[in-house]
Amino acid sequence: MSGFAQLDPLLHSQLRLAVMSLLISVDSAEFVFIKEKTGATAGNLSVQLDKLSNAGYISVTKSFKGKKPVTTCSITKVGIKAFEKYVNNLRGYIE
Amino acid sequence: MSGFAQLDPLLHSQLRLAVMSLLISVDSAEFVFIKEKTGATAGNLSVQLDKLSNAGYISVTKSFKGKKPVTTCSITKVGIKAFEKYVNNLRGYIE
DNA sequence: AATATTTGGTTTATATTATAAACTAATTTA
DNA sequence: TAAATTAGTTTATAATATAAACCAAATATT
Repeated sequence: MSGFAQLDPLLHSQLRLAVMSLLISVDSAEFVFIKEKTGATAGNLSVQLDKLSNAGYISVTKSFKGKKPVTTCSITKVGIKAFEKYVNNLRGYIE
Repeated sequence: MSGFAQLDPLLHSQLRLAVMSLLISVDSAEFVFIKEKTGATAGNLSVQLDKLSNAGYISVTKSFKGKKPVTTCSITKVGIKAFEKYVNNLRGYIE
């Protein structure tokens, strides 16, 4: 019953957790916005978004705003579930 | 004001966090006990205890119980501070 | 009494991660 | 038209987590 639950390694990462935290409270967010909010470098963010996307935790769509490429992200249902579970498991560690 | 606080990388690790979580609620704990509670392998635990110890977050004393070696750990004041700060910073991500 | 096993670890090697640096391609701006 | 900016991706490197291999002493087995 007691003991420490396994923390989803995909979410137990500062940057990916920040991304998910941000996305869970908005409908969608653009790459540049996420970059600014999290303070991440573009390279790192690009890599971490890929991982979240590959896991099905977020969906990423590429389009154009005028002539500029825009990468838009939103959290998926699976992502929300995973985030909530992670948070619950984490509570076992910190309260 | 807003934005995501930096999470102490020493604490943002599943095993080290579990160790700290455990130690913060007891006076002291022995290696074997921590190993059982966290489900860690001895090797991994040994490494992570070293890191926490080197950071001054825990103190580690080696002695003998009868003829068997015993490694006893307890959290330090610095460790308590760091843990509390980590938890507060983390709240910015999960609530 | 020798040998095998268990206990309580540490050290070392490896796989995974996080991160930054370098790069690409198109677009403004000077 | 050259320089700088934007919006990213790819690649290289440093840091981490983890397990496997090892060690010494104690205890149990035959």
